[in-house]
Amino acid sequence: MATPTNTQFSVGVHVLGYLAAFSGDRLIGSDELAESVNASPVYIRRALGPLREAGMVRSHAGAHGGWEIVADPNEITLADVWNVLQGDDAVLGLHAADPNCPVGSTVHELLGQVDREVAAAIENELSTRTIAQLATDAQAKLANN
Amino acid sequence: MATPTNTQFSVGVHVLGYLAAFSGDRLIGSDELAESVNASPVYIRRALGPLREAGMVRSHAGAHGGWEIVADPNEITLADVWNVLQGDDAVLGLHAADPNCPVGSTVHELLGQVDREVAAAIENELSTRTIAQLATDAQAKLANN
DNA sequence: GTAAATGTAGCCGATCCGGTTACGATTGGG
DNA sequence: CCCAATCGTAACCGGATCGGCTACATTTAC
Repeated sequence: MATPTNTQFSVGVHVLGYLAAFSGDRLIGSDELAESVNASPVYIRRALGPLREAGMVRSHAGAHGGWEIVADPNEITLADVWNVLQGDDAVLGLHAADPNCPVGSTVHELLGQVDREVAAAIENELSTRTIAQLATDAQAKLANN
Repeated sequence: MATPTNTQFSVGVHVLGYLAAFSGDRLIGSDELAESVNASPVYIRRALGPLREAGMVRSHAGAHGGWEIVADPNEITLADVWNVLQGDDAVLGLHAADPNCPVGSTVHELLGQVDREVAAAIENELSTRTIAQLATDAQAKLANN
């Protein structure tokens, strides 16, 4: 019901892992990334824009252009990606109660506080995983087949 | 972006708090609840159905019917409400990666595991608050005005 | 200069959410 | 006994969001 339908975080993690695992000083195009992610190249570029602004990746236009990862994969945690792509979002859905209802304002204060604590808990969980770990696991899985 | 737009959890907490705070052995109709919540009576009834099945509230049809809270507000935590209304939902959005991509399947395993840990953290946060606390705070706020 | 690639805007369909209407079932009061 | 009030539920609708697709401008290697 409240499951988020936005997949940018998932796609961002996927692309960063892909770049970390399979780019040996070569640039990878949106088309190749889109095929792996199973999305459109336009969506890939849209999702990667904020990661570029955050200094994690770099893009090159023109012939033989594409994407490269520039930050150290060992230094990029899932929490970093989360903060860039969804950091400002609330986790709990809130309704717009009648402002005259004391229960409504109390619920908002309460859930607002809980939401911040939950967001901190999410960031804490995500900060224990790095893109480098993901890339290593993916390479190992590829070698076992 | 990934902010849930579903407000059933928030509405459920609001209604339970309202019932706990303002029902002195009287039944409260969907219309009164809807006015406080600022939603439609039909939506209130839809959202309260699962809470009734869970044994937290009871409804009475017919003239002078309405809703009452039957569980002890001290025993109802926000985690209980969450589990009833959104317990089965994922917290992180997942994309549908190409199954042949080792990065994609690794991302899914990784994020699936993280999602379960995050869900546990949410439940842990929510389990520390009860409906009774909410009702007490709302009554205090009402008395201060 | 041409081809290949990114950057970005616009439109579209699918999906989800909650409002609204409608109708049936239940129940208390006159 | 009938009527009004109330819940239960299904159906349909409009708005919002998401991501695919098209289109076009821009950049750049050859």
